[in-house]
Amino acid sequence: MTLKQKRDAAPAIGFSPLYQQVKSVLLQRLVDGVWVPGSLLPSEIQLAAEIGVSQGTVRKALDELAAENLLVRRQGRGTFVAEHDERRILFQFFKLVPDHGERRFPESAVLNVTVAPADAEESAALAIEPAAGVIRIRRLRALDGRPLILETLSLPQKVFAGLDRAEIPNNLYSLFASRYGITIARARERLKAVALSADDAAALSVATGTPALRIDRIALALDGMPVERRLSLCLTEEAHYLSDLR
Amino acid sequence: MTLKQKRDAAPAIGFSPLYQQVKSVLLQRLVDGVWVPGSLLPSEIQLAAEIGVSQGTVRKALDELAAENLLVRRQGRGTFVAEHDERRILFQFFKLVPDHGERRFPESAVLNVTVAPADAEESAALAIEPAAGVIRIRRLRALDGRPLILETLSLPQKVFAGLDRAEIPNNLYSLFASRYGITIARARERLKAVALSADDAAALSVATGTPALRIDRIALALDGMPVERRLSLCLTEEAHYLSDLR
DNA sequence: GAGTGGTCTAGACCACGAA
DNA sequence: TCGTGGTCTAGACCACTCA
Repeated sequence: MTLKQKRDAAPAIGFSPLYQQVKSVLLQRLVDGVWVPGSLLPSEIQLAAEIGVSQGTVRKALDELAAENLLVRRQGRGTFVAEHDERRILFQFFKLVPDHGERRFPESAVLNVTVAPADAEESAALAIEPAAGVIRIRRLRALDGRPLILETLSLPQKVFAGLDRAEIPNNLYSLFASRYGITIARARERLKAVALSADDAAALSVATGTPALRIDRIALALDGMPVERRLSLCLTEEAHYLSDLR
Repeated sequence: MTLKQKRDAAPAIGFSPLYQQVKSVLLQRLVDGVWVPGSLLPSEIQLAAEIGVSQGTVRKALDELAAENLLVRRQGRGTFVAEHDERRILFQFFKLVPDHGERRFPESAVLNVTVAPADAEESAALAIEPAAGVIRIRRLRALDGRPLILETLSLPQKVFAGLDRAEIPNNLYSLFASRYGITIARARERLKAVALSADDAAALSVATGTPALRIDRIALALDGMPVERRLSLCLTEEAHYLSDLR
């Protein structure tokens, strides 16, 4: 039975436009890993024939997924599953930019990796049971050799089982995708200005009480589940957080 | 001569899709005040006939303008020019939200209004000549009676001639639109964590050196010209800046 | 019921990239 | 030269609003 027939058969209950249903079907394939990052999707015409709708309807679904940065469309080549390459992360997920000079990635040094029961904040942020296991990664990130960000990541152990310290790369999201089949689709950040504690200040090589930007990020997978909590303390003497309102 | 004929006549030089040209035409009418905020646009069919393209092409242009929050489309009613009502500002341009409780507007108290030659920062931010006149508005904004934001606005005097202290409302952007015909289309914010100076701390009723979130906003009009610079110092003990990454 | 925007279709042609 | 996505058109029908 085609999608259109399904809709027409029961128009009263939970009606939604065809292209939205097509979008859900395609999204589910991304979630299920039928199409992995970097791979080429079938052409619009093939998808339309397979799903049983017109090319225009498939196009509208694909366009929306592309607008959400989940797909990349290239004229003459085809439609691809978006990858978490450096450039994408840099512009979509990394908002701290130097006051002067180019936007670029900081180097990372892992300080320690521990596994522990989730505290109250973590279980709330990650929507996991109280005291469920979390992997905590603490790392220091620097630009031009100057410590800039002290970062504490909390990952649900259930999702990222077997994550080893040795394999933690600078770009974590591409590891999530390649090793665990998890695509980070979007994130929510809450920012505050705080005074650094003695320990945090020492790690960043500044004086206790130095003002820092505290970023509390929760990153969501394709299916909307929170899969990462990231607490960052950023020095903003020579950098700033860039937010475009439109 | 219709748009399509124009394009076909000279396809080599500066080709752009028809719907983009239509979009430019419509945008120009917004800039020129042909259609003011809140007013009803002609129907898609009327616009298509007038401009000389198909309804689908007009639709694509209208959809993009709606996606940029410049128009509001309502099924069964028509397409309207977006207004800077409280709700829109609250969600599009006001990112500081209480940690607990509902997102809401702070009350404002104007501390002083002065006119002075622009300093280097202002002339750069507003793209005006060095020492051109700017209106500076300093105000204190509070939630539930607690001072939260100390704000300094810089407006080019040329654009906002005759702005009087008595007429400064809490919602400035609707005044910009109604009195000066200027629509704020988008803004760029740069955030830093700073320690409050003695003066600023006193204005906010906190101790000198208290960490605060410093937001440097440049707001752009429909035509892309910067028309407002806003420097905010925000206390983030019980509130945070919310940023959605997607 | 008339008019609006929203969806869906079918088909034509264009611009682009790669073989 | 071929296949891809991008644009444009024309027309049908649907859902919503309001008189």
